[in-house]
Amino acid sequence: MARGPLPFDPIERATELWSERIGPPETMAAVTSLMRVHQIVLAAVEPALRPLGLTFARYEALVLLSFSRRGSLPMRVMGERLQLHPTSVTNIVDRLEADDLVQRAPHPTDGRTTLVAITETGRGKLELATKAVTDVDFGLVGLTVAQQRELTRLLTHVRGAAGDFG
Amino acid sequence: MARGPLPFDPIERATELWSERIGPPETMAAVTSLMRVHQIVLAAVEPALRPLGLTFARYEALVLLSFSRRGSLPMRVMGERLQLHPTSVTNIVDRLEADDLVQRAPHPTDGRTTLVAITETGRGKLELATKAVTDVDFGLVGLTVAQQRELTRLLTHVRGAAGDFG
DNA sequence: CTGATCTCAGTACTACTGACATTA
DNA sequence: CTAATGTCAGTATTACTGAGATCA
Repeated sequence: MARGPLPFDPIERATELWSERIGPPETMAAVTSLMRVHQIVLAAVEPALRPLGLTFARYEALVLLSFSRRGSLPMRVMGERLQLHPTSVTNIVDRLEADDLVQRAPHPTDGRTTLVAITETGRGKLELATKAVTDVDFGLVGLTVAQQRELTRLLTHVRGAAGDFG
Repeated sequence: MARGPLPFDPIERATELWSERIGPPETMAAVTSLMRVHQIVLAAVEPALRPLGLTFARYEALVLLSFSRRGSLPMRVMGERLQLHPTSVTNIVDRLEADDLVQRAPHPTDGRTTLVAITETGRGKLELATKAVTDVDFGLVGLTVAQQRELTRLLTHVRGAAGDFG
């Protein structure tokens, strides 16, 4: 990544030029801001998790498993919930399993399905990781709780319109 | 990526469980929503740009150059504005130059600096690319213009607090 | 000499395609 | 036989580290 703050807001400047030369700038401004905040969040969260040997994607997988009723889910369901490509699920579970944070097991009745279960080691690591990411506020600084709720509300509109759920 | 819509909102469910077991869920909910909308935007924009041989990162670089006064910027400044690692700038400019969309030139007075200029071919490609991404609304569906502005406003708070500008 | 700019080699991570084995 | 599930090999993209060349 690159260095310190600019003396002006580059997205604001781009918004003006886009408006003059191209058209309504609102969507571009929102998307550009979104991409940048995504970078900010990752820049805070990834270093917080690195000492634990986790990436954010692997952390999300552990959270998902820990929130499941039996502590285990089929690979396919993990991909569905986390919106991951099947081969990415394989990759992420491979790495988690290599660190003994999850364990693969055959499905009791469906021989095609592989269940992934979080281990006790995994639950311990998850607790440390959750402390690490909440200690840096997930990188989402500068917002009140009410503003965080409003942000979630707006993003949920997008997810709904994009067919994420419902 | 994975398939169709879930019958419920997985982030809403995660919010409830996080609240019961871990603590205030607002930040987690906002960040998880953000990561997901980031996926949605890329899932719309990347396929729109692929026929043109562009990624979103390369598209952003072209926009930046086209908005500059002389149509050219030093590599370092590109990295600063786009928040890219120096080696990522090298990589992206390499690819754009291979397609004759930009051209490297030595800086007239500072021998360390390399200027990157958008070519006429680059401007033509950029026009097509802008039409492609705006035709799919950058993937940011389901929001009114007022909501897009509100989203930008909230994200700008985060960028400011993270030291992006100012 | 110090510091800035850029490049190169190599690694890590995730996304994706296509092919394939296994099983419902 | 058809469809679903998961894996493997290989490719693409970007982020990052460390080293090094060039120049102010």
